[in-house]
Amino acid sequence: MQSSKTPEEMEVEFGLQLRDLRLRRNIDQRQLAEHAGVALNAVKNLENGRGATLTSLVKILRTLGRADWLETLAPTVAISPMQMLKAKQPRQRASKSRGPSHV
Amino acid sequence: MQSSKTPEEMEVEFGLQLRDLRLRRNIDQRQLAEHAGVALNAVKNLENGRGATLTSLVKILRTLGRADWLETLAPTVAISPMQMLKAKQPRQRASKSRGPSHV
DNA sequence: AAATAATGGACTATTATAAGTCTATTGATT
DNA sequence: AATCAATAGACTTATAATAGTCCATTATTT
Repeated sequence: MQSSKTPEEMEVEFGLQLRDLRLRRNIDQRQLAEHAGVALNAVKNLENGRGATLTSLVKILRTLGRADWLETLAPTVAISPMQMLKAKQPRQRASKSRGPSHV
Repeated sequence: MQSSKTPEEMEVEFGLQLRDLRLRRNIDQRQLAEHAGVALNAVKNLENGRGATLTSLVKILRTLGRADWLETLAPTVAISPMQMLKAKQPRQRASKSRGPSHV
């Protein structure tokens, strides 16, 4: 059973959350865009759920001081993210008859 | 003081978290892409931090059962998200000399 | 109430990502 | 060790988002 919200709805709600964050800091879209290094339109689109790139989102989150949120997606990480970047782990892949696979 | 990670680094780390989620469920990129309704390339790009759209990310998160994560960005919301969608609030904006604005 | 400023939305051109296909690696299976 | 399957990466074309500008609307300020 997955959420009944459509991706479109979810983007709209997400945009509203982003707007909320911005308004709490009381900065306007133009300031946010400038500090983040994106176009004003990118902020508008994002807040109104009209599409965005992950790059724009990341830049904006940084500016809003919520970059940490991005690290909360996958609860427990085996090795530290810093190491993941450097250590060049052996490639991992999905395996056949092991663990959950009820897609 | 903001994170010293570049947006590029952050996207790479984020991609690794997504991969981790997928591998925990033990599904491969192709299955994930099909169920999410995106191209295999979209999954590859996302996991490798090579760019993505918010739409692709949302679809993939839904499939991975982590759509709820998207709702955790802005901790306390004044009114319920469902209402935010329907109720058509009066437009809010940043104001001049009120609240934090230390951009 | 009038002036000001923030936001929404449309438009165009440019750039980035999606989608589809192919090949080379490399991890997993037997 | 050999086979099989998942992933990385390159390439091409289609589609979507960005950037820049303009104007209408609506909240805020004075």
